[in-house]
Amino acid sequence: MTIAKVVVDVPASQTDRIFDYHIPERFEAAIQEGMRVTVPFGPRKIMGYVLEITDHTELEKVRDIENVLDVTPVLTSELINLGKWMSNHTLSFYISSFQVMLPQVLKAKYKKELHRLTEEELPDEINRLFDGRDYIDFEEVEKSSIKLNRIQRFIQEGLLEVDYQVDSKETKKFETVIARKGSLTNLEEAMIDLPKQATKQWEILKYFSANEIEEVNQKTLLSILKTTRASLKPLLDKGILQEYKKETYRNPYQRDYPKTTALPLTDQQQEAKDAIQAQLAKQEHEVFLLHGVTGSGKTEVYLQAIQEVIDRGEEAIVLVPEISLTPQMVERFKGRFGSYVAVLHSALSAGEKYDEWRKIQRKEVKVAVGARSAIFAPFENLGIIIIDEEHESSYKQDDHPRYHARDVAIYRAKHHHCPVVLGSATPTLESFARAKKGVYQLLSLPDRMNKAAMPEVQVIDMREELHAGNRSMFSQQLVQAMEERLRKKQQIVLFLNRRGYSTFVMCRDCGHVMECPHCDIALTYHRTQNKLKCHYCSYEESMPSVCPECSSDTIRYFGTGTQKVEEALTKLLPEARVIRMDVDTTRRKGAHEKLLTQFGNHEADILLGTQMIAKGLDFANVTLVGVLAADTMLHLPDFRAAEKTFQLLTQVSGRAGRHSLPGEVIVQSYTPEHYSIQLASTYEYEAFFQQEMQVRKTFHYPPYFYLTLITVSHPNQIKAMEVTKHIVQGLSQSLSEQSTILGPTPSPIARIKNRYRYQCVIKYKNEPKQREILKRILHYYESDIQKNDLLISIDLQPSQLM
DNA sequence: AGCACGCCGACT
DNA sequence: GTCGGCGTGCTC
Repeated sequence: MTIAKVVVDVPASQTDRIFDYHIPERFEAAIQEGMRVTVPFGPRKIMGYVLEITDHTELEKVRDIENVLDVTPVLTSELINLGKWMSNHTLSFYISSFQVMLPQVLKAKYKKELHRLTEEELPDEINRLFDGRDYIDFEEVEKSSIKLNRIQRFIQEGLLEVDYQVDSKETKKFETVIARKGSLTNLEEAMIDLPKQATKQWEILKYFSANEIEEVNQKTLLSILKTTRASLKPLLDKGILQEYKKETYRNPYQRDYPKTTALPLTDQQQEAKDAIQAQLAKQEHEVFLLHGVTGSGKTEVYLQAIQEVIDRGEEAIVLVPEISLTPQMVERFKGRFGSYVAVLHSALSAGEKYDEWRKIQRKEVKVAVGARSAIFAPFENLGIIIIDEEHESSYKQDDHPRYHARDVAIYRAKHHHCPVVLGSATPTLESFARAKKGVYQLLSLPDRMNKAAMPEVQVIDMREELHAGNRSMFSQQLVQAMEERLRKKQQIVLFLNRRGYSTFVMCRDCGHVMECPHCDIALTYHRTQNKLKCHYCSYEESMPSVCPECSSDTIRYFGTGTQKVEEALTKLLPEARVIRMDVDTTRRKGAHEKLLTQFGNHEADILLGTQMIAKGLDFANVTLVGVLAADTMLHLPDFRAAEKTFQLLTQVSGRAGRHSLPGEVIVQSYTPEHYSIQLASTYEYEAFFQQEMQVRKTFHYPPYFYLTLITVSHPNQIKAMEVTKHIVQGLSQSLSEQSTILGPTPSPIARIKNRYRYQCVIKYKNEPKQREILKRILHYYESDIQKNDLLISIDLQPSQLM
């Protein structure tokens, strides 16, 4: 008896375990661990993953596997173990962990159908519903006026039948390929035999013989020879050529990338590379923290380390933050490694992502470059994992499973006995502290590659500007500097940090702020549609002309959006050509790339944008970077606020003066004395690290303490608070003395989608039993969660407390 | 999660 | 009587 241990596609606590199924004889040869199957589950039919194949089961009777969906396993045994570990680690369901590792198209789609087994004995009413078809979608039945229990009776009588369909959305793309049938000599003989007037046929065959090729894409062939299928048809009929469908990949990066070769390294780069190389030779796991200032050439170190890995016949994963997966970045990898690279990026269509993933699965590539989820690339012979911009918060997934790509990277690297390289100009305090302790090996690149100085940073006190009567969003210094650049035909990057600061609408008369009726948050004004939208739920309403509270017509929008800055900029510097980059102007596919190319070609003088222009951009002609409001996120209720501010300012400053022209940075702030702004302006990472560590130590934050964030939400405010209070009580009894529990407190956003939110935070140094305790709490509230609309979310090591 | 089963009040 | 509401428990 062969048995498959299956995790089923039902994300619920009661089904979060392994189910045993019998493998029918017809699947015995084909089925393997890590494949997707369909199984009967109660009255339904659903998808599941085979984790293990054994020959025994504890159960009296098990049901049969219904079908096997894959020819090759989609999960390697390493990924199966990783999935189990991740579920334990993040307190998520097994199924969620496996789903997150695979491309979206492999997720099952379910359809419930009603089949008609006879026509005669059914009433007209039901036959009308079928309208001549053998089966219909069950949704049609539900929408119709026919009562469900009436249908039920016919099912019991055997006249109707419910059928559950499991579909995988995967689609493979095919191309038509024309191939020659015989040898080249045969082909040349055939050419002689052609009638004189068949010139196009002759050209086609000539194409094959002259280029000595086996096969060619039909479309390519026809377009090169400027002909149609009409002249191809006779050759196929005569059996000289043949055609077939060949599976192809959608190629999102279809163009030629200029080949690049290894660049000479600076001494510092060489040292870093040597250290990594030594580790590669030893085949041992180690984590490197590559701390290099912006423009110090971290990427070249990555590229050469990867080359080494490829030469050894192994594979590499490179993680980059979503936002910096720019064409420039892709170009560097494709330029060096050509078709050995798969790129996994959220801007790709589902089909394109699937194709890139399959290149990895089929061992057609050696390098995977991508955002967070690329860490699950199904390589089996990993030689190195690189995480660029290690400090980026996008490496932490903010819904289930709440994994951190860095943790997954280290888990995988241990399995493969290979190094992990964490690269950043501004490492997280956690990583830098570990490097100082010797847990990670620290590699430093303190100088820029061309020995260029870091651009001079000027911090402008906007309070003084205000006192001097300047009420605009641009300081005198910034305006002067911009005018100077325009005269010199140099370019400017203006950065607007919108985090925690959006365009809200307020009445100037009574101070009433327009808020979402379902969430405790101000509505955001969207100019293009003249609408107010909630960023947390889908609520929207049109912009009122008078205040709903006091009927005054002085209702206005406040806050600074990129649109508003753009307007002010055109008024101030009418001759300047401005490119605005934000979610609105980059929504369309390829828009991002197009705008950057335009700016690169100097079709604009000023690039104005949000977060997305802070990273990776490298334009020789940019000599001025302006930060309009440096402190907008300094005041967010988050323990990482200072760290984030420091990181962002350093990152943005790095955009200026990367080449021969010297750069200048102007930072506008209302709290210029804050250490994160001061130390960022002088590029003193170490000093910032020391100072911020003091703060973290005093307030018991990471890296001195670990955090766990528990958020409870419920439509009833009292209930949400009571439960949180009860959890806090339970925790304080079971956790050790050294740990502290904050709360219960209302969440920073106290209500979302009409659900009240309360939270508590555990600060701990060592709680080996914590996960067990948390599981017990979840178990205790299971019935409340199931039937009383209670939600408890647990985030171990949250990236922010919001 | 979905689905069946079963218990209970409301109505032809 | 029986229709339809929802609470309960199970899925290899």
